[in-house]
Formats: sequence, structure tokens, C-alpha cells
Amino acid sequence: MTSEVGAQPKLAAVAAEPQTPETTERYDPHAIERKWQLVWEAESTWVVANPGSPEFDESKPKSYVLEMLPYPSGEPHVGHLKTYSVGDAIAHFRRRRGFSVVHPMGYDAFGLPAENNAINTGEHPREATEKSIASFREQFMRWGISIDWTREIGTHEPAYYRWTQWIFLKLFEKGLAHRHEAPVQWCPKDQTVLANEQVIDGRCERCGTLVEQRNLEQWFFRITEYAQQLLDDFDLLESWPENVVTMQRNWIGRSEGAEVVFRCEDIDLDFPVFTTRPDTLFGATFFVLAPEHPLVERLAAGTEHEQAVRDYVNESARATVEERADEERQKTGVPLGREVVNPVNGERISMFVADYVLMEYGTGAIMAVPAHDERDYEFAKAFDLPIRRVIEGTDPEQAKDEGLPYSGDGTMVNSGRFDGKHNREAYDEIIDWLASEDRGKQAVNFRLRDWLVSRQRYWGAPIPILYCDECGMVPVPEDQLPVLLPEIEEYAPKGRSPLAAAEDWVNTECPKCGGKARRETDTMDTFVDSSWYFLRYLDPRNDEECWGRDVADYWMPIDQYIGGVEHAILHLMYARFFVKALHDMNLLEAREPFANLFTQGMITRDGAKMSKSRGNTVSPAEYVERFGADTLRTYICFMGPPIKGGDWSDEGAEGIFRFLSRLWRLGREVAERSAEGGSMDGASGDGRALLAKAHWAIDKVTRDIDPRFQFNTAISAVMELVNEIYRLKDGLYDDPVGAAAVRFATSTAVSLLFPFAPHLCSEVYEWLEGERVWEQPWPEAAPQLLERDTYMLVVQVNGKLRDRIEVGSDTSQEGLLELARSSENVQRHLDGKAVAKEIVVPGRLVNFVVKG
RNA sequence: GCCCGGGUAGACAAACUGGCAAAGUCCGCGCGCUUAAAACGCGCUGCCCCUUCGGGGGCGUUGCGGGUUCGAAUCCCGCCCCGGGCACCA
Repeated sequence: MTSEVGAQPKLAAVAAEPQTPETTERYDPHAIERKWQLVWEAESTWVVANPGSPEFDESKPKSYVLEMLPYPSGEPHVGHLKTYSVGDAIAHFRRRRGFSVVHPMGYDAFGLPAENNAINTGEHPREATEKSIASFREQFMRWGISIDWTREIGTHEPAYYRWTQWIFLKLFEKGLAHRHEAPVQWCPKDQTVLANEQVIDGRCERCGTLVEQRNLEQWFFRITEYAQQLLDDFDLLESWPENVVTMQRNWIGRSEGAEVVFRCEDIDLDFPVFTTRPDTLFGATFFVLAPEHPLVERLAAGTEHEQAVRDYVNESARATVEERADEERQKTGVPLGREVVNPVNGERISMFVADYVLMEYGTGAIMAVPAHDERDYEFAKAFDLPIRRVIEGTDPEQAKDEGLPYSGDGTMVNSGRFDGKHNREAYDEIIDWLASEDRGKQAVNFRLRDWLVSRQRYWGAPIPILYCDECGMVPVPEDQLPVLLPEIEEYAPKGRSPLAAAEDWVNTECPKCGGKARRETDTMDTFVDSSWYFLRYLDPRNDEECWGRDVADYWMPIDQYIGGVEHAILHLMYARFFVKALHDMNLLEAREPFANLFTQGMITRDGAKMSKSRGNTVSPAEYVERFGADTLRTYICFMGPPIKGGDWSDEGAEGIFRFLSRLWRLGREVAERSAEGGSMDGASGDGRALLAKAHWAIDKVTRDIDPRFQFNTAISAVMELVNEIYRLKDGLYDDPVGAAAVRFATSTAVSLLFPFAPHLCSEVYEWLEGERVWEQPWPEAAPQLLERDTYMLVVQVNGKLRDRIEVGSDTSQEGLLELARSSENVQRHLDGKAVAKEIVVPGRLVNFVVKG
């Protein structure tokens, strides 16, 4: 059952024997789908050559269409079906629009679920994962997704993670990967540290357990080095959903302000703080440190508060992230018995420790301005500390003390020589003054934290680092990569990585001095694997280098990326960071990985998120069995705009099945009752009307697919066309020109529907045109058939519809008015009233405004 | 609390630029085909009235309240509800 990724999977191994479609009397999706899938496989239809290879076609522009790679666990679900249906429609559309499209597939195969399964069942994560991969691959083939299978990869394969490790070493070389002790989020259930991004509401993203804080030596990637560039380079993107950009912006969290140094003379130390409000410095009446601040102990030592401080710090350490973040909770804290000097006025203010100050942000210390900050105000009230207003709002209410805390703008008071100035004006002056005194400077702070990448888990790429007693930390030499994941007996973590138990593997030789060395036993976060996979697709069998530079530069950036909005921050930002770092190391031309991003909405059932426990899942495999892949894919794209979610309905899917059957029957009938290659010249009446409808559909579908991703209305337009053919066909067959129009309209319908229902459309197109629809250029709407000779003029009186008149398209404004006025019903409404105004919008309407 | 989406018929939706509200699909109803049913084809599907049965007329309507405009689902102001993101970030 397991299979090697990249060994060109064969459909013949996974599908049943075909039937001959021609012999069936009704639409048989399975026979048709099987037939075309075998054709695509036999002819390697979707394989695309790289520059430098003999098959490379340099005449076409390139397009890299990519859906987020799946995490293989069990079988694919409806979300996967949606992602790949949407992506495949785009891939097909672009191919037929003349692009050379690369559309690969792979698996994000390392990760916790497979490992948790291993802990429970003893089954090797590789076994479970590869079983799942086989199932995903089979489904993708049955869905008929147009994938270049020669580029298939799995991130758990040594041939892949060798290069994950290689990139790690490059980052290490550049100082972008580093190891240090840090307070980290620890999940006591999974027994591992988590990235900030994997903590949701203080709980482990995977298992929901409350997260604890621990101080541990960990590996980090310095994504913070790129904080500003990650913001600036949004400008380089072509089209990203605005909400995703906003979410990333908020996550990066840039704040401008000042760093101001407060001095504690008692112990002769400087305490810098970051503030966005240097204009309120004169209002600072106390000073607060985070409980984790490294100098807290030293400050309290020897004071009467020593024990109380120690207790408070310990208590804070025990509290969960969630408890501390609860805003409803009363502010807590303890005095330190020390003072610092406010640099603007020389005032000595008391120091406190309080857990509302976060060590992770800024310097872990703040100046507290209770008059102008909500949190400081609450703390001052709770501890009865002085509150001094330094800004007065213009609103008289705000000038009084009831208006506190006041965070708006206004006139400075109690601020020495800045009194009377507007606070915005004083803002920069205060910073300049502090800078000249060497007590502060302008500063920018980011909310973004460095990316914690080490995991004390088995099923991941080993971190390629050694520890030698003599030489210290030593990177594994490139020619010794990959560092293979060893086989182990026991997957359950016990506070250290399961790899630590593989003694033979851990103990090794130092490549520098030849002495004894131990391997790093942590593995990498799986987000590392998925931060560069799109580059490996481009050159997947290269074992000399990570990717050929020419090849990667040719295909990158990804022209269209498609996936769930749940990856708006994590995956998308990590991948952006990787590409920037790789660019700066001169390994890649691109600065951004995803030029265009499309995020799809989630499919629910009975209005709720699908889940096994709720028992409301939709199994794609089951429905493919019932209706065929074309029906499912088309239905998914039809249920609503793909950007939005939608609620699954069996009746809806049946409706699409009926529609495809109707199209199939139409195809059969038209193939029988009209001749191939007939001329449509001089079509008139219904024949011409049908041609006009077909061209209308071409125009509509084309515009709906490309910039808009409005697949639902594109499919509706094809339905309208099919309905129109049914209405008119019986009156047209007898005349050769009319019959040719019917044939043209029908083959146009299947040609337009092909991106959504590729198998059926290939079949019907072959009957009608004897060609392969995917080899045909996308149809173009003829302008002369889009223009109408006449249109329905809407006539309103006081904005109310009173008549509709068919008028010639070239009728003048005066002509329109005259025709409108002559309408019987309009006259009835105009009768005896004075026309105050006449509005004429040629091509649309005439509106008479009357009085009385 | 802050920042984004969204609210249209019985359901999902369409209306891209301020111009006929509701295309298309589902559900429901009727007719045809059929011994019958399914399937299929055709039609109806906001309310009221007239009809010679071809159709015609009136009214209402896009979460609620106001405004701008000849004209608003669409723009502006206020509010209600639903979904998502962030949240002691100094």
C-alpha cells in the first residue's frame, strides 16, 4: 500500500476496468471519467518542461498555479476538494489562454497527528502517512485534477528534508537561525514547545490544553529581522485579499514611538522603556516591570519587599497565559521599594512588578501614565497612586478629571516648557530633546516575535547541528546531509525529544576535531517544511542543489496561490520570510512567493463546521462514487462564490448531476441531428439569437473566471446557454445553418464548462468537434455578436416602471423620448400632470418626473 | 473593546459603474410523456385585481430608522443581528 513519492504513480493501479462510454444509454460519469483520466496519464498531458530541457516551449508565457499542499491524514475531505477544484479550474483556464502552466502536487507529511497515532498504536508515522498519501493521490486522480505528477514530493522523504536541513544551515550561517534560552510556550499534553502562532487563546492549537511558560534552550529563526520588509513588500504583491494583508499587518504590529531611559540610582542601572506616547512623559507617576524581567530579583534584593516580590514572581510564572491575559481581572502587582528618575523632570517615581506588563513586548518595562492610559489608570486606582493630567482635550468634559483616562489629543499642561503646546507638536520636540540629552531616541517596535522552530518530537526533520565538548556547536557538513531520522521504539515524548533515546544515533563524531559529539535531538516545526516546498516542485529530482537557479527564477513567483484563509498568518508569512531570506542569500531572484492569493471559504453542513465527532462530514470518495467527479467539482464551484463558505446540500449536488446529464443528452442528440463542420454564415432569427447567446456566454464566463473567481455565475451562464439551446434546437435542426448554430452553441457550452467538469466536456467536445477540448484555445466572444440591434427601453414615471419598449440600439435621445411619451400606459400616468424633468439614459431608460 | 466581512424570495444565490430587484440552482406546485412510477420535457412559484386565457393593470419588496438623488440592494449617518480576526502590545 505504501508507495514512493515521485515514482510517477499509475492510475491503472488504483482504478477499475473501464467501460466503453459509447455503449451507455445514459450519462455514466464513471466510464467517461476513467476514459479521459487514462488518456491524460498515457499522454502525460499535464507534464510541463523546465527551461533548459529539450521539450521546453519558450513561445508561451509561464504561469505557476498552486494550491496549498495537503497535510496527509486519513482521506481528503471536502475542503481539499474545494481547493483543488478551484485551482484546477484556474490551471485549465490559463492553459487554454496560451500559458505554459506548472501545476504540481505534494504532501506536507511530517507532523503531530501521525506521531500521536504512533504513540497510541505503535504504527510507525511513516506507515500511516504513506497510507494516507496513497489515498490522497488516488482521490486526486479520480477527481481528474490536472497535475504534473513528475514533480510530486513528500516533505518526509530524505530527498526532500535533506534540503530543508540545507536551508537551515544557510540560515544558521547567516545568523538567521540561532539558539538561546527563552521563556517559551509549553504544552504539557503534547510535551513540546509551541510557536506563538500555535497558541490560541492560551491553549495548544492542536489539543486545546492550557499552555505553560517555561525557560528552555530553543532554536529560533530571526523573522523579526524582516519585520519591516514584510510590511513594505505588500506593495510588491499583485492581488491579495485585503483581510489577509490586514491580519498580517496586525500580527507584525508595528508601533512608532520612543525609547526613553529611566535611571535607578540606588543600584546604578538604566531602565529603557518603549512608549508610543513620549508626549505624556510628564504624566509618568510610577514605573512597572514585568515579573519575568531579569533585573527584578536584583532590585528587590535586600529590601523589605524581597519576599513579597519573589512570591509574586513565582505566582505569575505558575499562572497560565490565559489567566494573565484575562482583562476582566483586577490589576495585581507588588512594590519593589525602589525608584527611578524620570528624565524629563528629574522626578523620582516608585517601581512596581505587575503582570500586566509583558516581557515579550518592548523592553519588559514601562513608564506608567495613569491619566492617559487605561491600564495604568486601573493600576493607579487599585494601588492608590498619584494621577497627573498632562493633556487637556478641547471638549470641556475632557478637561475635568472625570474624563480620565484620556487618550486623545489636546493641549499640554503640567509639562514644564511644553505647557500650552499641542501634544502632537510637542511629540517630536520631546524626542529630540531626550536624544540631545542622551536619555532617549526615536524607536520602532514590532509585536512580531522570532519564530520558534525546534520541537521535542520525533516525526520531523532533524536539526542538522552537533554539540562537541571541544568545538561547541558545530553544523553538520553539507556533504553529510541528510541527517536521517533514526528508527526508534518509543514515540511518546517525556519532556525531551524521543530522538534522545536513539543513543547510537545521538553519539557521533565531531567533523571538526574528530572527537566525541552529540546530535541535536530536536526536530523542526513542520511549517519549516512547507515554507519552501513550492521551490522544490520546480526542480524536484535535482540532487546536486536545492533547485536550479535558472529554473526557479523562470517559474517564480507563483502567479496564483489558492488555499484556506486559516493560513492567512502562519504559513503565508513564514513562506514570505523564507523567500526574502533566500533572496538576500542570492539563492533566488523573487522577493515574494505569492504574487496573487485567493483564499476560499469553508464548506459547512447543516450550518456547522464538518467534524467527525459531530457526524456531519461529507466524504468526497463516497460522493464521487455516487455522482462522479465532474458533478462534485462543478457543484463545489457552483454553491456560491468560492471566496465565501457554503452549506453542503445533497439536493444541490443532485441538481448539478441533472444538469450534466442534460448536457450529455444534448451532446448526443446534437451529434446525431447536425452535421460536423457546417457553416453558420447568414444565420438569422433563432439561429442568430442562439449564436448571440453563445457569444454572450463566452464573454460572461471569461470575465467571471479570470479576475473575479466568480465560478458560480460562470456556471450559471453555461446553464442559461444550455437552456436556450433546449428552447430553440427543435426549430433549427431542419435548416443546415440553424443546425450548425445548435452544434456551435453546444460545443461552446462544453468548452466553457471544461475547467469545472473536464471529463464530460472532453467527451462531448470530441463527439461534436472531433478534437480535444484542452488543446483548443479558449473561445473568444465576437464583438459583433455581443452587440444587440435592439434593446428593451425601460420607461418610468417618477421612478416607477410603466412600460418597456423595444427600440433600435441607435435611437437618438429625442427618439427615445418620443417613443416613451407615446406609450399608452405612460400617457395614462402623465395625464393632466406637468412634466418637471425628463431623464434619458440611452441604452437603459427614460424617466419622467411629474408634479401633482 | 478595536479591525474586517456579511444580512436580498421557502433555501443557496445574481444584480461588476447609482438605472427593469431577484439571472441560475434547489425545494414546492401544475401539465405532458407513461398502464403506473421514476427519469425526462414544458410551465408556474411576493400580494391583489381584471381577463375574450393572448395577456393586461395596480401595489409591495433587499435587517431597522433617517438622509442624498429624477432614481438607492448599491452612496452617506445612526442602530440591530450574524460570521471572522486581534486583544493588558505601553
